[in-house]
Amino acid sequence: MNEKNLTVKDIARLAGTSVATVSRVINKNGRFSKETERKVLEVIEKYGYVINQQARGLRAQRSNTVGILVPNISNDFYSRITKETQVTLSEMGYMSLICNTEEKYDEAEKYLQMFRRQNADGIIYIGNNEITQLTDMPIVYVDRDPRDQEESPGDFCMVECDNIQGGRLAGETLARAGVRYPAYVCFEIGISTHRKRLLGFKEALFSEGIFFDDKRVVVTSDAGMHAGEEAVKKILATMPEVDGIFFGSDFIAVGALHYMRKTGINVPEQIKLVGFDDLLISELMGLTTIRQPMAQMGRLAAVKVIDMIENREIEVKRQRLPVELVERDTT
Amino acid sequence: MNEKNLTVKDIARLAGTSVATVSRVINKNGRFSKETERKVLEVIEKYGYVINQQARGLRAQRSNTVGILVPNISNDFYSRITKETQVTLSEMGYMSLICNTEEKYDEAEKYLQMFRRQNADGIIYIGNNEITQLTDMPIVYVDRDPRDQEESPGDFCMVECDNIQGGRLAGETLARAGVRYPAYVCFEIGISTHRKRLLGFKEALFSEGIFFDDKRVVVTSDAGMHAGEEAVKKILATMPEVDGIFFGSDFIAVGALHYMRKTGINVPEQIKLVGFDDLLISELMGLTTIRQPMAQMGRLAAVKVIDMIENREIEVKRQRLPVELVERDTT
DNA sequence: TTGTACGCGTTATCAA
DNA sequence: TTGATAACGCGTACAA
Repeated sequence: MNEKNLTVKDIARLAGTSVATVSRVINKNGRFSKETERKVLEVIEKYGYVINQQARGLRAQRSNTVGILVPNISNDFYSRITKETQVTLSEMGYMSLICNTEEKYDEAEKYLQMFRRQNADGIIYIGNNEITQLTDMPIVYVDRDPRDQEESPGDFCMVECDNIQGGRLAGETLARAGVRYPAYVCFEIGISTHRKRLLGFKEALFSEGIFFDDKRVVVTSDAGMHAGEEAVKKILATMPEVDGIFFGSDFIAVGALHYMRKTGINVPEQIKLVGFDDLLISELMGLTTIRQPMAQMGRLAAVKVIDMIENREIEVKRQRLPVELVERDTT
Repeated sequence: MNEKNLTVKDIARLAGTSVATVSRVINKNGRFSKETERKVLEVIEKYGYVINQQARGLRAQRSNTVGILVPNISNDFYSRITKETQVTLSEMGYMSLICNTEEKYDEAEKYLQMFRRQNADGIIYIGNNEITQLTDMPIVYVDRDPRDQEESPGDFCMVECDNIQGGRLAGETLARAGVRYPAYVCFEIGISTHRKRLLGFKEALFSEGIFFDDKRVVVTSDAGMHAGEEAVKKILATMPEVDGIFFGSDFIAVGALHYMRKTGINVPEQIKLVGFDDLLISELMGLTTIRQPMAQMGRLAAVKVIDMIENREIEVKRQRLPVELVERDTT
């Protein structure tokens, strides 16, 4: 049944009517008699008609397509967000053009060009830079705030978790577990999420009467699990007093935990660990961490971008979702 | 610079020529003087022209788009394949419509409809059922063989790893490690991959002089990590003689390993474990496993589907990639 | 070498 | 209620 797709013209001919009427019936648009409707639907049913989205889109200046830019789809955190986004978009009648940027801005730019050529209706973006080359294109930022300020007043749309509160929870947890010399480890302190987590962390430590020495911020050279080992080595070598570490990401935390267990460092007796994200591996490794509601973030991003596309009022532009402490074996 | 996209007509007017010439210059198609080319490119450069893919596709009856059906993008195995597929497709000028089917065939069918409406140029499919409703659409099957036979002669295109050889490696490894009462655990024995792994497994055991009792095939009720616990419990309760387990997937294996360590069962002294896939968690948990070349599978799937789309001869229709034993702490 | 005009499939407008 | 037709943006056959 795929030889050649039928067109409205074919349907019109077979139903003994005109293309205009067929189009009206298909879109339930305008007036037509019950009788012609029946006839048209019958023909469509019988011969199998599939609408041509390219033609429809060309005509309507839209594509029912949303471009999604994500650093790496094979990363548990991003893939869980993206999966939910795709499923939600699909439920609402949109297709997803998912692209891996590898955190490279020129890759992102290349994809943005493609989105424009494809006439994408909107964009969902996880990345560091603000998208400036596509004005009046609905864009939803997820996870990271593309602006520089601690709390940007930007009029753009975004979905994030409450990073500051997450930092606070981590700080409280470590402080109450008896940590006196806390350290913070993350990949890139320039990213909004990491800045905010550190902010909340320091805030909570201060409240608990713990002094946080800024020298104990360790920035790793990459974001993978190997970075955890690197960070632990550095901490052991240069700040032997450290008895608690807050990691900006579970990948790094798990790498660290793995290394510490392997080398016989006692966790949590000697050093306590708190991560951020709550990935699959975190549960498996028994890592105490701050859970982000990834599925919900993905879903909300989809809903938001569609609201923008369909010109509905956006109630909350900056959606901040609650995080949750998950205590396991490292505190 | 986004107010309104310019069209070939605009460019033609601005360059003082016709749409035909502009089109020819853009596509380097047909003849045109150096002079007009310069003029046209200059205008395009100056005013910024982006081609409209919908119009071009409508005209050319193509879309530069490939539909990708995958059970779940937030699963390490599928996401690593899919990521590479997307990146490769993009390098070759195609966009990816990635969709999560959740292993549900009616979801897949829904997406196939969307692909058809979008006029997708080809499809990459990870799933159990053969796609029959889209004839003369380039399709590449990945990982699983959609036909029923052990070795289907199908004329369709697919990319898989050498599952039988993987099973053999697992069998040899366990046998040589001293296992006498091996068991096999997988989610769904109906899936081609699992059948083949079991086949190779039995083959190797036989060669090594070990008897494999078919009663020791355990089929779990789901594919997640919890299934591992379920399988271990069942094995301990009903076949206490078992001293080695081969798992059809690392998720299940890791779940089992986690449970065994938690409950104090000695691995590998008491029971030896071999998994399949080699995921991120496998390394972390020290699981001995059979590694699949996921990135390569993803890349080849992309290359193959494009070869089909662009009507190039397919050298190998059924591409079978080698697997590799990775020995860690569970053997 | 260049330009005109048509058609890809759809929908909206206008007239009947 | 229905139908003819124009237009969305592009590429190409054909003519010049």
